[in-house]
Amino acid sequence: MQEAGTAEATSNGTVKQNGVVVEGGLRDIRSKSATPSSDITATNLMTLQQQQALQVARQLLLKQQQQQSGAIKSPKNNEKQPALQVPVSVAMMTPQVITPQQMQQILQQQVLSPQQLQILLQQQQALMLQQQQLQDFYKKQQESLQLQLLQQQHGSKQHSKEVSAQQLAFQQQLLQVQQLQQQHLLSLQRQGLLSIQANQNLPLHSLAQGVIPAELQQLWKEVTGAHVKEENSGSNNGHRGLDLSSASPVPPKSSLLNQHATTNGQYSSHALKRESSALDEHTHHSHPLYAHGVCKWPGCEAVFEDFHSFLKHLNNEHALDDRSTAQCRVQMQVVQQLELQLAKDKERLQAMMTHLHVKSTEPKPTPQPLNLVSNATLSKTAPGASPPLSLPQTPTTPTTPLTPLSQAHSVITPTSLHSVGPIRRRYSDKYNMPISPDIGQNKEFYMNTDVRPPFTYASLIRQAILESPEKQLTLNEIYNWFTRMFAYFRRNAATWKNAVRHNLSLHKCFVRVENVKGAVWTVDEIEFQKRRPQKISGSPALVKNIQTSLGYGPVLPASFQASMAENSIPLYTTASIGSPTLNSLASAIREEMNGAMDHGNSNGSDSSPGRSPLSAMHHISVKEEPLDPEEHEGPLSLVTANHSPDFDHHRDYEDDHGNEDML
DNA sequence: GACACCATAAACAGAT
DNA sequence: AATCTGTTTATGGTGT
Repeated sequence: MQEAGTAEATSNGTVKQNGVVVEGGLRDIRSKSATPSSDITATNLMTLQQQQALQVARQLLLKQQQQQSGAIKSPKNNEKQPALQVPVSVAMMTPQVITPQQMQQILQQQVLSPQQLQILLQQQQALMLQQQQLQDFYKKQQESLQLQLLQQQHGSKQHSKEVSAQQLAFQQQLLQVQQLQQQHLLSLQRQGLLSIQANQNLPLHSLAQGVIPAELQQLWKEVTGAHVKEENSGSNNGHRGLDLSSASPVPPKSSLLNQHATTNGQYSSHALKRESSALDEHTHHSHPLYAHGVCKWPGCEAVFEDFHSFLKHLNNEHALDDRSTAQCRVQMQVVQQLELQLAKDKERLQAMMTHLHVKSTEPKPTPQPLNLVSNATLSKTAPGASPPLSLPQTPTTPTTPLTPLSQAHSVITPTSLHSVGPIRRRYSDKYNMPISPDIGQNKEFYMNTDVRPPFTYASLIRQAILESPEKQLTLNEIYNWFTRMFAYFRRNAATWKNAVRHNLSLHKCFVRVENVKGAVWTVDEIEFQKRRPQKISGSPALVKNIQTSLGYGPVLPASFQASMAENSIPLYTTASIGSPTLNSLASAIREEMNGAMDHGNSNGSDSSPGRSPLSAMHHISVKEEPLDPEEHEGPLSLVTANHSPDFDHHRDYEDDHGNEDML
């Protein structure tokens, strides 16, 4: 929500001046209060018990929904959402589907890529379906329960059995939904939609929360409590026979709080083994289902004075019957889910470790870049991919080696063999959000959707120019590119065209070149990639290192640098050749690399490999002479291409307006 | 709070 | 004269 707020605020000016309508105010949609379904007046304890269980189930589901949607909409405020007593009816009737307004909002915030949104929508819809089914099930169950209660006022064994069957079915259903939600949750996490907080959870914790949270355990007890306790009362604790409708402050409850093995008795067979085995050496007999004097059978938690009582209980109460079988099935599902999750997390961990290790050590080509290139998703940072335009570096992404030196030579444009300057980006993270895994799709998306692209004018202009065959465009052609590529720029022309002109003039990286047919604009890649070393200003050496070719600058001869740049090109060129969307791909690659360098800059430590072959591919113009000695080191500024160097548009104020001492 | 970056608006001038 | 192109300044929002 924080982000939403800022994005909204940012666009407010736009709204005011452009007429761009940004849907706002989807805050706190969920936090409406309502009356809990407390109108249950059944006199029968059994009914109360069932109602209670149902309510708990609903609230549990609702909580999870809120957790999810809350994470999506306002990760930072997640913890602020109290576990509110939400109206059951409202909760069940209000599937957590993202409204068009919310979607628009999210889009405006550039939090999600279009693909992510699509997936999210689908998942939301699936979830909604499941919940509706569950809701129907609830209703049916309630109806039948009440019917039965009316017919069998005195509660017979048969009744118990039917209820039990229904409870089991309910448990199954609930578990399915739980799992579905967990998958959804995980999916969201994978897509980075959930807060870091959520991701910070240790795998087992998140699992426990997602699959078998304490609430579920509670629910389980509520649902199964009737007979279990009934049965227990018969065999062990007769004094608890009437303790059906209350929260039953019995020992099992309290034990539930202090042992993780207990809170998730269904998932923690390993933990149980460890825990119990350790303890058993001293006091208890060893049994996975017995710990701390409590039966660990899912939903049981009967307390026993000694192990033999437990064994007796186990044989009697958890013998092979329908209920036990069903519970066992459920437990199997739980375990499967956990194993699946564990495998996924292991995989992720492995990938993370590999990723970090490789990047932090060797600046050589990694499978990742290659992979990404082959997939046309060029993002070395995110597992996902990148948009066709300027891209993203994620804050967490170290710079990857982007200069494969051993690639075979291939198609290189005449203008391509040039230096690689330090890549510097000026975007805030907001503009560097990875927005899509598929370049083509993103392109389509922005072409057809009236959503503001998450890129600065400068990067867009640059993109437009670089996509052109000649790497140069007239102002009008730039305009056309904007309108062609982005639906968003098909209106409010006066505003954004002014902005384009403003940017062209303002930024040194855009060089106006007089042509036969007028003036065209080109990109000075070095200038574009420059960025004031804000975060590393305290370290001149570092700055220098960054500003020169990855530290090669001051050390290596120009020829070597050029060679490196040249050698680095083929990979990307080849990659782009293989892609149906040549230009986009190449551009994305370039952008991607820029992003990498950008990160390197901010990081200050790993800027090296990111040298941008891009600049080599597109470097067209360069200032006659460096205005800032520290910015142009050696050969890097010598690159010239297909334009005459006679221009005198030195716009020094690009780096910051403070530079402009024109007054 | 200072600073950097960006977007937007607008004034202005020269060219077409 | 109107429009386009380009430059410059001012202002405000946002993030660091």
